[in-house]
Order: sequence, then structure tokens, then C-alpha cells
Amino acid sequence: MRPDSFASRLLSWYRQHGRHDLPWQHNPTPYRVWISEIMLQQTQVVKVLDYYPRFMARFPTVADLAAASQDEVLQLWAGLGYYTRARNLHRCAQAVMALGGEFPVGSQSEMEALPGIGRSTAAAIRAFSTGQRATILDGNVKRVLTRYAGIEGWPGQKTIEAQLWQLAEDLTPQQDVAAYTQAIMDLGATLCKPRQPACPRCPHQQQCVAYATDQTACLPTPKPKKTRPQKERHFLLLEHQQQWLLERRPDQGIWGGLWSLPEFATSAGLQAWLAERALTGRLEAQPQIEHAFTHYQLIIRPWRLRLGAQSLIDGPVTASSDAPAQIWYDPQQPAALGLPAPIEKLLQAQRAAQQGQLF
DNA sequence: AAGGCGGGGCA
DNA sequence: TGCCCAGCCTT
Repeated sequence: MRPDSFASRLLSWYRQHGRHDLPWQHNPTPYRVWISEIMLQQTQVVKVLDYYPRFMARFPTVADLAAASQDEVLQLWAGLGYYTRARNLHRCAQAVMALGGEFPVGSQSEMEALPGIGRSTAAAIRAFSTGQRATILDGNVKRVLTRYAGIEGWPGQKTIEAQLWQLAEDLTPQQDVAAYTQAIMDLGATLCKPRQPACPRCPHQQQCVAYATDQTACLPTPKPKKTRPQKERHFLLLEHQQQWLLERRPDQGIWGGLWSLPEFATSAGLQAWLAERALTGRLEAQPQIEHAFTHYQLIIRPWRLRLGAQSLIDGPVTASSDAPAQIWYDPQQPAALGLPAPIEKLLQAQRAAQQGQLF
């Protein structure tokens, strides 16, 4: 191993600062390593330290685990969460017994064929229990490598993940693979943390691209926000003597209790509402506005209708008792009303457009 | 309350 | 094959 390689720097750091006293690091048989890896996938080390000894005491060997009832396995797992994986654990033990009672640690592909064991976990078990050269890529390692090499793009994306696997394999040393594997996981867990990484204590500070380019905070690239569902709503801009009709919204739902434009699910609904009130005139579609909520995106489709001075008495448009409260609103003399920001913006834009027309 | 997580599962 | 989800925990 070259003395200034990624692996040698990492191993030096690990010998001095890594954890060497975890229960599964002693007597690292495939069975003991496997149980720890599955537990650690979903749980922090402190909690695993609580569960692991009890589990191993009850099921000292893979044969004991395979022979147990699923209920008993789940009982010892209770509180760790992700119970699908406890069921896989049980199924996997039985699969190993069907193979003769030994994990097929010599073969990556045979390991991956076992229930609950994928590429990274298979490699971890092989590296820790046999020292064979095998490469892991879990969340910690992804974070270390994206920063170290300055790899941009969401690591869940196929091309990025393939790049990371390639890099991970390239950096895996020929010797000391077990220690190296533990070391890179420890580095990610203790120094190269998601937030506020301890770069001054990192053995790779001089070589780290993210550190050099001040990108540690934005790498790994976060998962793209999934496109929120879109809701289209039609809003009526009913104008009368330079005022607009507002309705008080119900207390429940978005903009509860605020004053807003009459809202409709469809343009047909809007037209029916106008027809019921014998409100006629030219209905003009206005440019749509998009407004993002946390759980969906609202497409505001405004429709403007100018009422002639003679066509309406001053007062509410609807008089029935269960109808929403209504007022005429003059943006030039705004009353102390709560208006949703996008509605306020829409009204201001209308006013600006009208003033523009005057000149 | 939103994102992270290894593998499973479905298209 | 490739994409998305389950289910719990942390920030």
C-alpha cells in the first residue's frame, strides 16, 4: 500500500481514533457479523449495543436462529423497528442451514442471493469475517466519497451510484480490508457527518475536493424534491368600481379564515356561479400563477369580469345565510384584512396593469 | 414534518 | 432492468 494513499491515511487515522471494542468486532464470524450488520442498517450503535448481546445469547449460532419460531425472533427484535428485516433474518438463517449451515462467504453473488442481504451487506460480511477484498457502499461511505472526490449529483441516481461503486472499489486496498472497511464507516459516522463535518480532524483534509472548494455543506447532493401534486383552481376577479369581491374562507383548509377571491374547482363552476347571479360581461382569462405549498402546488387560474356601474347595487353578491361573508375590497385603501400572499400579489398586479392602461 | 436508509418488489 | 417504496428515526 502506498504510504500516501487514501487507504493508508484512513488506516492510520483508524488505528488511532477508530472504535475497536464493539462486541461484533471480537470473534467476527460470518454469523456474528451478519447479525450486527443487519441491526446496524437501521439503528444507531448505542441501541444495537443493547440488543446485540441479548440476541446472540439467545441465538448463539445460525442453527439456533433457524430453529426458532418467527415469533421468538420478532420478540427479541421488538423495539428495533423495520420488522421485515427480522423476518428476512429468520428466513436467511433457514436458507443458510439449507446450504449446510455455513454462509457462502467465498462468493459475493451467493451471499447476495440470501434474503435481506444485498451488495453492500454481503461485502461487509465477507470483508469483516474473512478479510477478503470486498467493497461496501453504504450511506456513510457515499457521503465520504462524494465529498472526497467532489462528485455532484444525487447518489441515488444510477450513474452517480455506479461512479461511487467504481471509486469505492478503486480505493479498497489489497491488504487490511477488514480494518479499512470499518475505518471508512467510522469516518463517515464520526467525522464526515451529514452536517458540520469535523474537517480539521480528517485525515483526508488536504486531498478532499469538497473541502478545497467549500462544498462540504452541499455534498452529497440532496435527493431532488419530488414534484408535488398539482391542483388547479379557478379564481374570480370580480371588479366593480375599482374594487374586487372577496370572500371569507372557511376556518378549515388552506388559508383558513383569510379573505380571498371566490374559488372554483372548474371554470364551468365559476361560470355557473355567475349565471346564478345574473352577472354578465366579458370573462377574461388572466395569466396563471403557481404557488407552492408543502404538500402540493397550486395553479391559480384567475378570471376577470368587470361589472358595469349600472349592473350591480353596492353590496354583497350573495345574500343566503350559509354563504361565505363577502366584501368589496379596494387595494388602494386596503382594510385590515388577512389576504393570502399570492392573492394579494394577484390583486396588486391587476391594479398595476389597469394603471398602465390609463397612460 | 421531512429526509435518510439498504434491500425488496413491482412494472 | 430500473424505479419506488416500507417503516422508523433524526434533524
